[in-house]
Parts: sequence; structure tokens; C-alpha cells
Amino acid sequence: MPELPEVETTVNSLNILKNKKVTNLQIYTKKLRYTVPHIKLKKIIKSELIQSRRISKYVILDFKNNYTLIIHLGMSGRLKILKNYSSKHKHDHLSIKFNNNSYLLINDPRKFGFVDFIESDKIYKLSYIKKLGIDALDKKLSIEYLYKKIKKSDVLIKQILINQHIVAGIGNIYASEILFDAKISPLKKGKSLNKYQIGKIIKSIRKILKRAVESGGSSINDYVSPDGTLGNFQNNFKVYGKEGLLVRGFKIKKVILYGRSTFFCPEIQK
DNA sequence: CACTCTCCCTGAAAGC
DNA sequence: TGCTTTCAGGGAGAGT
Repeated sequence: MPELPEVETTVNSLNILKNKKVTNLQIYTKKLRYTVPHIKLKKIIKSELIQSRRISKYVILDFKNNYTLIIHLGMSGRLKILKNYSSKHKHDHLSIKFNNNSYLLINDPRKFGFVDFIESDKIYKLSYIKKLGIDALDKKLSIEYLYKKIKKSDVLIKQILINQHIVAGIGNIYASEILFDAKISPLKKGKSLNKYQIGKIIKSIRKILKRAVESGGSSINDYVSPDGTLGNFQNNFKVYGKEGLLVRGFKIKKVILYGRSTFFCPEIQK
């Protein structure tokens, strides 16, 4: 499931379409999580892709005509770049043809993702973008910022980490990995953490996410990079999905927090 | 406002 | 073996 590292890997791969012009657009699905803005989307035809970038877990494609395509991959969403595309594959919802004869496809079995289309200068007016907290890999993510956000919070640190309005980009899987790396229990309340512990968490956020980006993201379930390469960071997961396994002689436990699976090692994470 | 719960969806895995 | 049920999760919106 795409979290920050997978989205980062995705937008990097999409840069091979930079300066290419859209020659055709096919929409196969009326609605993903939200209705696909099919009328507006036609505006990208004949325009060139200027750049592919990431805002939190959103893929941002800026076009030369000053319009921007926003793609959220949800849980099972995946972008593919294909040279030959004669027939639609299962769960393909959108296909964009470029003038180098390659196709960018949005494929999403669970339809938890969505696409949006807006004038480029209005992107920060979108409520879901405007509300985002500091990006998990932004240098501006400081101990002071996080401490201030959570010093009065009764919410568990695990939930704070996946709250996109506080730190943007971390999802359920990496939250478990980050807290294991920081040796801090997911069950700790935000307000119980001191600045030293928050510093450890920030270090672990950067360490785990950067490593994951370097390994091309994770490929659990069907996440694959647009160029077809598989990420392999899931091989580096220490606790996620590893209930019952031993770490330094201690068992990894699974608990459900706010309806989400959470993996940790109580003896190591305090 | 701040928090938690529910829901959207399909395929894989578990259960029977 | 094969059918049925459960589970997975991002994030908006409803509910408290």
C-alpha cells in the first residue's frame, strides 16, 4: 500500500514522461473513491507534462497549460507505464497516452484512490492539501513542532504518526516500523513523550523512510513501480506483519489500535 | 474543535 | 476441494 516511499518512487519513475505531450485520454471508470472529473480532465490532451512531484502521499502531475492532475493511490492503487497497450487490463481506470507512444495507466482494484484536476496555482487551496501537516521527510519537521502538536494530546503516538494533519506521509505500516526503530511503544500517549523521545522518533522517521525510498518502496500486495520494478523494502520490515516472531528473544505482538493492525515488541519498545 | 467510528472496495487468506 | 467469511487499510464524513 502506497505510503510516502512508494509515492516518492512512483513520481521519480514518472519523470521519464517529462516534456512529453498527451495525445489521448481514456476514462474507463466513472467513480473511484470520488467521481472522476472526466470533463475537466480532457484539458490535458495536447498539453505537455512539466514535472512529476509528490505532496505527502499525493502524486502531482503539472502540465504546461497550467493545470495539475492529482492522483491519490489509496491502498491498492498503482501507476503503470506501458509501451504497448492494446486492451484494458482488469482494474485499469484511466489511460493517458503520450506522444512517445507510452501509456500511463491508473490501476486500482479496491478503488480507494482518486483523481482530481485543478488549475496549478490553486492546488494549495484544495482542502485535503491545505490541511496537511509537515511532510515526514521535510527538514522543517522539528522536535519543537512535534512536541508542540502533541504535548497535550491524549492520543496514542501511533495514531499521531499516521495523522496526516500533523506529519504527512506516514501510513499504518511505516508507523509500526518507525516506532520499533525508535524503541518507543505505540501505546504511549503523545503527551507522555519528552523531547528526547520525540527526537528519536523524528530520527527514525527519516531513517526508515529514506531507506525505504532507496529500496524502491515496499511491494506488499500489488504495489509495483510504474516501470515495473518491484520495491523490496518489505524484506526490511522488522515488525510489520510479523506477529509471534522473535526479536532478540522477545515476541512481536499485534494489537488493533483505532481499527488498524499495529505490530510491536513490548520488551524492546518502552 | 478534537477525537473515534464507519464506510467505501476487491482480492487474498482463513475458516468451515 | 470449494464455498463463505474475514481482513486489509487511507481518509472523508458522521457521530460523540
